[in-house]
Amino acid sequence: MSGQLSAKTAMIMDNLSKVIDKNSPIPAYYQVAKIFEEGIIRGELTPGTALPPENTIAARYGISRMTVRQAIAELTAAGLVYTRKGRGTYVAKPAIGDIAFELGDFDAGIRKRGLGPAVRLLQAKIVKAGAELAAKLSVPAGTRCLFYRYILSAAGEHLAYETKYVVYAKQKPFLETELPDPSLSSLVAAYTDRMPVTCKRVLQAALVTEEEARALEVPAATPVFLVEQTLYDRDKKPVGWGKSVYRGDRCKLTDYEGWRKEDFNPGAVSDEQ
Amino acid sequence: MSGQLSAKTAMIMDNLSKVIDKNSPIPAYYQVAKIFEEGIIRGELTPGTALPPENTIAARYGISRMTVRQAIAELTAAGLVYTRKGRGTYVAKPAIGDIAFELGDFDAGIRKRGLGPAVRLLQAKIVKAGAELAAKLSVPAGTRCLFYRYILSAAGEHLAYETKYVVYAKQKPFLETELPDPSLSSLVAAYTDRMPVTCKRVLQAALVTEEEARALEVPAATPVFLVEQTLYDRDKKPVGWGKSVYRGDRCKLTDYEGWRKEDFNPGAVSDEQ
DNA sequence: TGCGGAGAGTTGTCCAGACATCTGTACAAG
DNA sequence: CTTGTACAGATGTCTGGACAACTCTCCGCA
Repeated sequence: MSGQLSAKTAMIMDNLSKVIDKNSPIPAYYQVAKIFEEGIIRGELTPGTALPPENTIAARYGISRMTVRQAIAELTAAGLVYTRKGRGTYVAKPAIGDIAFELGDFDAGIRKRGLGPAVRLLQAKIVKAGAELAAKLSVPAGTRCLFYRYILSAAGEHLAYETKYVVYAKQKPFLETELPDPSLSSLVAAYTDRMPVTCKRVLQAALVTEEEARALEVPAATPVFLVEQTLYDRDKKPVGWGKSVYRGDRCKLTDYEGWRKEDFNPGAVSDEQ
Repeated sequence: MSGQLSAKTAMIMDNLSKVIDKNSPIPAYYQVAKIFEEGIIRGELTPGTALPPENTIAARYGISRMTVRQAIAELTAAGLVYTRKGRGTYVAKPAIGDIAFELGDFDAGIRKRGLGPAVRLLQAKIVKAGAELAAKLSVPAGTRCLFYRYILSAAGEHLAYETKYVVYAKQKPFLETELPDPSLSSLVAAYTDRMPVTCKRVLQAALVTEEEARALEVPAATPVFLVEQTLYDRDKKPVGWGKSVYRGDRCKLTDYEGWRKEDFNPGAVSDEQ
């Protein structure tokens, strides 16, 4: 794997066979960043995959290496890739997930007992956005959206009750029976052509309502988190919205402000593939 | 203010009269970034102040403009400065504050009624760090730390009960009677020589304990946020730690993950001074 | 008085290299 | 088998320019 490009790298460069419009008002580094961003969104560049070396990219698009580096810096700042000195640039794991999967204590405790979190789907259908939802997602009212509602549980206890909406952009069939990863980030990636990179959450501490108490099978006075979550793409357009209720006596939320993603989610330290 | 440097700018350049060691293994751009970072921490560069133009900085330290731009990019990523095309680079407002000051609904409602938040100091003293606190702050046990405990209230209601620790580095007198801004970020800036840029928070939803219920004067079954907050400087060293209790029926927490600070805190759009 | 253009100042983008530093492999020496 | 050296390949740092785009002020002209 030295003198010549590997078959895989060649394929990547082939799939990304686009050209940079040097007369465009859009900067070259931004065009390059967009090309790789789309490759990541499409799934052609999976987490852990190595990008071509900077010199190769520069030669491929007919731009200087410094410009390529600026593009990579953009992607790094967005958390889409990370670089390793002397080794290369790699696609990062998506870091924005669901709060449910950041529950430190709970998660560790569950995994020790070998009990993965279980998902029970209550509803999944396509709905037309009402005024409120349309406003939250910045789309016209009536836009078709995916609607999910389910319960997360582990170790025999119900832990969370979640409702989620995603603009239904892709013509991708969805099966009600399977729900491998219900995180909002995954749903967005699966059903739209956008990649969420930022996230806004509004939290409240409250007591369960009667309906929630029945669904979660907890006493009436249980404290819970109410979490409203909106995901945005790199251009700050909303791409998904969800509202969740988490048991306060079983869940902790950890919030890292201003941290680079690789600092607490060292995505793919392993080799490429 | 055209042909010659203003008196203020000249003073700034004078105060920052350091040299770049080109033989040091520390990169030049990092040295420059540190110089301005320290200027900001010391308060010589206050929010809204314009940095010297890139060409001026480059000439001052004998490095190329691109290297200066890399230093500014570092400071921008850390949220310490922001740039305006065609105008200049400006010192940003510190964005990491206390959760208490991000309580959207509450804050807006209070201000409408013209009632600013009130702070009642319960305790303020210097303590020697025990094993637990020393571990949280990554300092040897016995290190002298500032200890604060107070209650935040507004509109006649007690809203939060906060406890904070800061490593006592500066030889700065502290007055028990005055507590203008009790945010952890401000305390760190006032009593240490470090600038917090990242923050980790662990949240829980719970019911008030008896002690907290008495302090906040709320019923026994009130839901509350338990928030543990650790502030770190740019090198990921902890510089402050605090634990807070917020009334869940009066507070909302908003969390912006992956957003640049200027996106939701447009620091000082006004002119320099 | 009001408007528009010129121009200076500043940041944004881009180039074509140069050398430093780090990683992993291959191979020889012990 | 272990250690050290050499080397290729990759990212990190840095230079010294060039031109573009944007902001603001000032001045002349209607």
